[in-house]
Amino acid sequence: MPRTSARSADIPPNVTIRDVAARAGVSVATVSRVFNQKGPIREETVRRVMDVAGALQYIPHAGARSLSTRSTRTIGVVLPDLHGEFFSEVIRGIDLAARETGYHLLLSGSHADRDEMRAVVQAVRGLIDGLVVMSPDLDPGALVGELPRNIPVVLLNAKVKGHPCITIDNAGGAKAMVRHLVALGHERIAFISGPPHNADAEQRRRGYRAGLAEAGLAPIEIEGTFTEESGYEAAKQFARLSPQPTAVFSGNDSMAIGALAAFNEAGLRVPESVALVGFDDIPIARFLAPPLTTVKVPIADLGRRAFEILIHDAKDNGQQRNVKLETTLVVRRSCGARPRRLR
Amino acid sequence: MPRTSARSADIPPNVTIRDVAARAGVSVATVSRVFNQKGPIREETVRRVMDVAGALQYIPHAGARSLSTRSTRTIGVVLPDLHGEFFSEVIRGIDLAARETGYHLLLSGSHADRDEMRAVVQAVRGLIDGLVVMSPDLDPGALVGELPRNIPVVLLNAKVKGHPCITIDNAGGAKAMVRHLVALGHERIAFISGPPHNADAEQRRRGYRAGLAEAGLAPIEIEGTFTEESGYEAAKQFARLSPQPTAVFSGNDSMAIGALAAFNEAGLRVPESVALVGFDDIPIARFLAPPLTTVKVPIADLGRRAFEILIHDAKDNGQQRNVKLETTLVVRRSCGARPRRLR
DNA sequence: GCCGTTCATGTAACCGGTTACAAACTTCCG
DNA sequence: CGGAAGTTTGTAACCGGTTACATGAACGGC
Repeated sequence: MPRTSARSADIPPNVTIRDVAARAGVSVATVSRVFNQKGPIREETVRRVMDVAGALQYIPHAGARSLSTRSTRTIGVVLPDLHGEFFSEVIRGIDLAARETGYHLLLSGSHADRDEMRAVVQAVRGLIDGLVVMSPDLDPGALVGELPRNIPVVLLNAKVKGHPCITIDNAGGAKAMVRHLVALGHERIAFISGPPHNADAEQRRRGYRAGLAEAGLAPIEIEGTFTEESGYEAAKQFARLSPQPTAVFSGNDSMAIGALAAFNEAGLRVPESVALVGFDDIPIARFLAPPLTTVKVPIADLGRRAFEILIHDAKDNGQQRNVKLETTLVVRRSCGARPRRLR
Repeated sequence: MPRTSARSADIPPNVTIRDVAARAGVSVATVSRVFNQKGPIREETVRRVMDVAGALQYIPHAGARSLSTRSTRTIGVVLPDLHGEFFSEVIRGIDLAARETGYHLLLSGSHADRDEMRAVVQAVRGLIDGLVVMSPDLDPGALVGELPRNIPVVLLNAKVKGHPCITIDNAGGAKAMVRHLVALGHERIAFISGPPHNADAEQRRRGYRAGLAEAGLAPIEIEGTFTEESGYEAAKQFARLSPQPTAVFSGNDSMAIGALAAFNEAGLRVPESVALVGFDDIPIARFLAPPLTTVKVPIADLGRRAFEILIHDAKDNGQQRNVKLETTLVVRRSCGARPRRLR
């Protein structure tokens, strides 16, 4: 007979703090103190309580605890869509930071419209101590009304006054990339933009245009949706253009992947026939063939910083600070700059 | 003066069910019934309560509710690591299914060892009604002791008796892929396996060997870790072999991506010089250059099914059922079978 | 021997919901 | 008109923790 299952049989279905107290011969207050390491307790008492708790497999009821402490040690994360490597990296960043501090993550993705968004935000209130919201497609002004006012909220990639926001230097990064392409001698630089009402997409496009203007070049743009699919379609169109662009700047890496597939199919070699660059530096970017030149966004940091500000904000409530994360140019082979070893 | 903030100012910090009851001139029981749509209530009473609740911006306290109902409508998801497209697809599958049923997701990733795993599982008890665990690297036998016994648990890609499990037909899929390569005339088919104690990796390798044995061929194996990086390294080694393998079967798509990068760097063209195939069919597989022939795993379904079984199991507790998901061969260009348009 | 401290622990109120049971009010029927 | 049956609502106990306050013991100084 396996020991564990035999033992589990005579444990009452729900072990409460009172069971532990009774069996250890102490009061519930003492057990609570032991578990929260509060107040002075005799060493021997601690040991006795812990022993009993272990034997009974006592686990404090999180709901009861949050009822009296008004804290759940859980933060909510609301993302637009869980597709792809970008979001999984953001989540990873938050998760890592949360775990270090003993927080949990309540995740919800795929919120197309405002109603859905509101429903989710409503539903998770009471379950969480704070909220990280990423909703680049929604108008920030409209967004603010939906957000809970009694818990701290941090926004990713959207600026709303009254809330701390974390943004990326999209325009700066895009401009730097254009400069790089110009320096390489390109004069027909095309751009695959992101979806129209997406804040990141808009800023990147602005940076692209600013960079071109600086060099006295004319923009060539096609609108995408940040998906591989849309990058594929856009590249097909560029391939048909005459004169063809000599360089294509994709608004994000996912679309660059799609574009790469399209160019290969069309018999255009990257970077010999056409240079291709992206934005984000998602993990696989360096493993593409050829490795993708792109603008590096500290994606995981984005999540980590969001979490940290949330926790900090919860403590000394008041000062809301906005953070703008810098981007860096990562030159690999897809822009034709100079052949180098992988990475 | 903005209306909302003006109004929110005179709302007490925490609106409870008693506040609503008092203001609506009913008892707390009635308010509770209205919110849970239980028992018969007069139409007019419902309206009055809802009006007051709306005006007060009342949100039920989730902790208090879970204290008396013993249910949180939240399920926990414990994954080995949040890296990459595979896991983000799994999460997406669970999230979608959960949202449809009004459940929430408590997510935790990156659990290297058993201690960490136990800590997390302990911490989330009381917060969740059920648990989805994916831990292919841990020995299933050792795992079972750590799992909570008072809530339903569903395992992904690991078989532990006493728990419902969802597995993939890894061996069958791998064997089918080998047969396909054999049919194309390949005789030196190499394999990049996954990490040694990973259940999926083992089964895929078994399928690979079985397929080779069937054709009377000898295995050529290098061990990887399911990362792009390790696929890259493995492919470098294969490229140095003489005679070179004519086909490389990667234990997952991520490693195939790495391998593709390595082959390109080594001047080996895929599929002309060497065929390359993967396993999983992650979303970007079809956008690689060349598009990757792979074994399709219904990844999002994996998550969805896990959730469904969890909920079902919670209801009519008792019959535990195991599900094995079928895989399908997806032939694209990387195996050299027949050129076709993208997708 | 008395008192002020400090340390360790116990008692009981409270957090905000749910729900069994009771109660009040209708309606209907003989 | 009395009472059975049905409908709607209220009262209060309970879920399982935390913690303010009270208590009691031990100790040191006078």
